[in-house]
Amino acid sequence: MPTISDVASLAGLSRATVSRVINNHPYVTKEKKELVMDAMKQLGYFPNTSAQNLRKQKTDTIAVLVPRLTNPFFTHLVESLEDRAAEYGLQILICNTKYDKKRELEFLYLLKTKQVDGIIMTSIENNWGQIEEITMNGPIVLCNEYITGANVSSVRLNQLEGGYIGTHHLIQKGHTKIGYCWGGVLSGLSYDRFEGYRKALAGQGLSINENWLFEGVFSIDDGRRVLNEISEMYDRPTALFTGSDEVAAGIISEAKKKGLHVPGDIAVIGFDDQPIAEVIEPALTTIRQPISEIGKKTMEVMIELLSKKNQSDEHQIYELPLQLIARESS
Amino acid sequence: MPTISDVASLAGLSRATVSRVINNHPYVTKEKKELVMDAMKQLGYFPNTSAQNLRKQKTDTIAVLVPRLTNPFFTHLVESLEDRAAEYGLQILICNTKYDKKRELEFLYLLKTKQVDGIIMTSIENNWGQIEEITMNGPIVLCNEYITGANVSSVRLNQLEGGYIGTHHLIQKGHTKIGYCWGGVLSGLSYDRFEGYRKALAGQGLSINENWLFEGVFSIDDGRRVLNEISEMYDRPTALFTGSDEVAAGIISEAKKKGLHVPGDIAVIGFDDQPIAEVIEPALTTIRQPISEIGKKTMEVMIELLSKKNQSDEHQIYELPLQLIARESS
DNA sequence: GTGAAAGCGCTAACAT
DNA sequence: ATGTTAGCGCTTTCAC
Repeated sequence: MPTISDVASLAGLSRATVSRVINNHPYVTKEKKELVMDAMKQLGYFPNTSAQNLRKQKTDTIAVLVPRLTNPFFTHLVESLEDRAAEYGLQILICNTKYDKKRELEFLYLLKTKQVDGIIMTSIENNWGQIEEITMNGPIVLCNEYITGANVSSVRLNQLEGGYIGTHHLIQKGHTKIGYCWGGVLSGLSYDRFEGYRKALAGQGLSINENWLFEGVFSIDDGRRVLNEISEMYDRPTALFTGSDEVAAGIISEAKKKGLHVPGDIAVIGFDDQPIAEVIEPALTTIRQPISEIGKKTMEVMIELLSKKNQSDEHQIYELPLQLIARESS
Repeated sequence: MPTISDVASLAGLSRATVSRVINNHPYVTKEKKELVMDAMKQLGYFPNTSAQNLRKQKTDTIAVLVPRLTNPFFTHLVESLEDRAAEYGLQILICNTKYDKKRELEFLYLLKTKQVDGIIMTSIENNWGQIEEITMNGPIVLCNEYITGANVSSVRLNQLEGGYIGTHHLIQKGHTKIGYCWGGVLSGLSYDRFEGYRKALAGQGLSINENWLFEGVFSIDDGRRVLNEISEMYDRPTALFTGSDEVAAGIISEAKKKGLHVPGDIAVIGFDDQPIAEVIEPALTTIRQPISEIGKKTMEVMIELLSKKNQSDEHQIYELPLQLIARESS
């Protein structure tokens, strides 16, 4: 592989001049520039990125942590982040944490090993205490997920409102026995969404039945599991608020398999408004998250942070709107 | 940020010794090793990856090119590749080409700029002529997708058989008017699968109706589009072979919307056996691809290639089995 | 406008 | 078993 020196000698110029051409610096005459370009083409030269990164002390790469790559919500979010990053000449490194504390921590260390200039977290597994120390090494921005005590900027949705409008919708449909499913730990996003659920119930003088609370529910299969648990209950909920469209789809599919009618026997409400929501039957009532906008805003916040040298402690919270999409499952 | 020199002076040793500890080299006494470890911990030291990569002339990173990250087939494949890579201490760089020639080429250049040690392609947009030159810079392995003329190893499925068994199944169900949908260009994978379709038809003395061939069909929405086109035809197919479960799901969903019965009015067969196949109603007849195995095998081939210094020209083709999963949509 | 020279942080001969 | 030294490929002062 040719190096910058090879290009320099073929062009009859110094390495400095070649470097100026590579980086589009001014003050290089047209003739020399062409000389360099010709030499580069002739040799099939490409600059060594590791050398550039080492010298420049930056990589123009942002790590994006996602909890589960097979969840379409996150791949759509990643695509949005990626589009925006490309506009600013940044690369994205997709990091699949699999909801694992240790994997997350290892990815966060990418900032310490200088493999990335910043990190966007769309999920949080560790306590903020663990993570905070890493903010010394570069900007971290929270995207969608958040956590109490985090002293970094975040772009998020009003999850309390999301939990509220979903639950309130079910109540308006006449339900009083409403179950609730969520994924990981009840903190940040999940906590607020649950608070919205609780608030909506309380507003109508309803209280929470602990038997109808299901945690660790992430996937289609988890949804099936939940429905099976319910169908064995003596006192069953008549409606379910779920944390994702996939879970809702699993519940609906299993309900039909068992001969239950949706929404007659059990109403279901999803979250995200993924493509699957319109394909399943009955079509899914769900809460639409503005994925594209949240990705775009997050990357803009990151760019802004990258541009200022002094890592000031001030951080902002940007909140985007949610929307209930009423279909047939409720 | 502390460097290796800082660690060395704090430990009262040379940089070389610190480096030996970092890389788990033998011939370092326990006492010195502990001295170094303590110093590293005390300083919060992490080695600079760019410097290591530059010096070692490798990155222990493999680029994985996928055409569409939002297609669950590819995220599942990526997860499988990732699992295997982790076992060998390799990182994965996920590259979303979006079916774009230029983006693909830019990702292939990662090999020239030394950002990755090898590339796994799960889709191919450019002609092999464009790509071949890049194989000089490191190993390229084809995964699932393939293309005629490629002189690199590949792990794939017998797509001709896939096309054949799917079509034959429809014929056995009594269909003679069978349409066909596919995504990108008809080369490699798509070509063979189409050949299987053609062969199955020919075996029964049936010929292809050009009006029932749909190209550029990738997503749920594309599937809806296909069904709408069909419903306006005078002479309609009674069955459709599709290139993915998503497309099939779109067709089924739209058919039901239009009051058509599946499989009565139109039978549909998918490809992949994604989770959506069991959630949609009627459940989807589809061709299961052994995603996990194909990912695993591909990474093993890559590891093997990475370990041998001389890039020999010999290349192998590994073929894995496909399986028809008959459900209710056919 | 261009070149000389220093150095980013690390590893691997080689020497001891 | 440890240290010295050279250099991976590049960018950026500082000269001129």
